[in-house]
Order: sequence, then C-alpha cells, then structure tokens
Amino acid sequence: MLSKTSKYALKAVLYLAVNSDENVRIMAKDIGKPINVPKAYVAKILQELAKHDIVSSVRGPHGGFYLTTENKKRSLIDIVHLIDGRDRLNSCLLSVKDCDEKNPCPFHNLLGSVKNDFQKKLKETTINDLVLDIQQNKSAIPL
Amino acid sequence: MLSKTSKYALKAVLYLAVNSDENVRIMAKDIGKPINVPKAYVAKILQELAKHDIVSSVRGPHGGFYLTTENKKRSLIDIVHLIDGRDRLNSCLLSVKDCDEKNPCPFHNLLGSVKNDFQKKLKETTINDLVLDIQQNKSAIPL
DNA sequence: TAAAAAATATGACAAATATCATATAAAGGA
DNA sequence: TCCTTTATATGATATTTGTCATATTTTTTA
Repeated sequence: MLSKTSKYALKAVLYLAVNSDENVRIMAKDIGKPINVPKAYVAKILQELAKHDIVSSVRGPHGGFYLTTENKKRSLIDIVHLIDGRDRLNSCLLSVKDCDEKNPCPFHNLLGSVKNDFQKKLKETTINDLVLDIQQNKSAIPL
Repeated sequence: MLSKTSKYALKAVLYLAVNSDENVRIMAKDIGKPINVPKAYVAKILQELAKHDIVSSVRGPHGGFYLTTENKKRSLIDIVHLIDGRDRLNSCLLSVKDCDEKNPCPFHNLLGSVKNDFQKKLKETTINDLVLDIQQNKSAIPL
C-alpha cells in the first residue's frame, strides 16, 4: 500500500517535527540512525521533500533540515502523494482496470471500505497530530 | 500491502472458481488474457498455487487447472500468505521494529485498525463468497 | 574573499520483483 | 508403444525500487 520510500519519508518528517524548528536544524547525516533508515537514502528523500516544501532546509554551516509551524500543519497524505504518486493509493486494490463504485470488481466490495478508511485517516491526520500523540505519551518514538 | 503477484494470484483463482470445476479444466495459456495478467507469469503463479493445493491441476491432453469444491472453501488469506509470506501483512505498516500494542509507534494507533480490518476480511472471506457475489450480480468480472 | 559546511543534483550500483523462455515429466489418445 | 498435449521445474532477462557515492552549489564565518 505504501512504498518503503514513503514510509521512510513519514518517519523522517515525524522525526524532524519532534526535534526541529525554525531555529534548530538537523543535518541529513544525523537523521538516518535514529529512524533506522540508511543515511544516504534519507538524505535523498529529504531533498525531494524540501524541493516540494514539505520540509524546510538551509545550506551551509549550521544549516540542515527542519520543519516550520506551517510545515507541521500538513496532512500525512501530502507526503505519500508526493513520493508514491496519487495513483498508488487511489487505484483498485486488485488493480482491476475499470473498477469503481458503479462497476465494482469482486474485491472492491470487500476491501473498498478498508482502502477508504486508510486514505481518510492519512488525509485527516497532520504531522502535528502525531507529535501531540507523542507528547501525550500515546505513542513512542524511536522509529 | 499486497504484492502484484498475490493480486494476480487472487484474480487467477477467482477466475478458475467461476469458470472451472472437477470436470472443466482451463489451460494456463487461456487464463492470462481474461484477467489481464501476462500469460507466462500466470502460468508460473498457478504452478505455485497447485503445488500448495490451492488450485488443482492435471497434466496431459484435456488437462489444465481447476478448483474443486474443497478448493473453493479456502480463505483468501491463504493465497496471500502463500505468495507474500505471513510477515508482509503482519508487520507494522511503517516497518517500525519494536512496534506493537504495548509500545505503539506513532502510526500504529492511526493505522493499526485499518490493517486489522484488512486482515480480518481476507481471513473471513472464502473464494466461494466472491463467486456468490458475482452470481448475485453484486460484483462483476472481468478482472 | 577564501575556506569550510552544509544541501542539491545526478547518476552508478544492488536487490527485489516481475516477466519471459525452455527443457523435462506426466497423462492421454492413436 | 509412440506422439501429442499439458503441467512442472528451472533459470535467464528485464524492470522497478532501494541504496550508495560524488561532484556542484549555496551559505556562513573567519
């Protein structure tokens, strides 16, 4: 449902959400370890995220990646859409070509609601929501 | 969530469920087209399914693949487990190492229920259930 | 203004997944 | 018994995805 890359992206963004802000930046090379993602790969992913304004970054000494308050308001689905494309989540779970509500494939009725739930949650949840959960001990880092 | 291969497997099995029985067999080469799966690949998948008794087969003239009434009673999850292995469905959606109910990762609370739903439905639904849906016009082939 | 520190851009390499091809074994019919 | 027809086993190739490396650009600071 989600590619490894977008899982990595979600973890990286959440890590930044918890540990960075406008004044505290984190370098790419320091992010891989705590979230269990190969560090060169996380760097590449962060670059992509920065390019699309999902995370912020500055170069040079004391630079790094960080999340602004604005950044933190984004919905999780933005991240997934950027990395995996919109189709991956939207398409029929069984990849049946002409499957939709009107003409459901046999798996559609069965799994359609699951898929909708999934999308809905990703859509409704912001990065900040997850940070709050962590702060209220409802869930735990490390990732 | 599901590999392409297990989607193909599900489609192939369903196709056989609808179109074959102990006396009516279908050759590998005739299955790919109607379900939109490369025909050499579907053959390979069917062999794997046959080896594990998810579909039945006979060789030689008038041979082919088919589903017995017993075969049709299987749950969909058996197919997925065989092809993708048990871990793929069970593991944390974000692949966080030590994530479980007791120590949920930030995505666990959010998406855990979706995953459970998904598994539950696959577990509870048999091939035959899907066939019935089709016969009652609740859903449609082609795949 | 030069040197150093960081992100950025690009692409090479590796691994996993999907696709295709072919030789072998079994079954049935002549 | 031999030929044909089919599945089976195996492996080669291609594609996609993930991983790693490096040269370039921008920013800061001395």
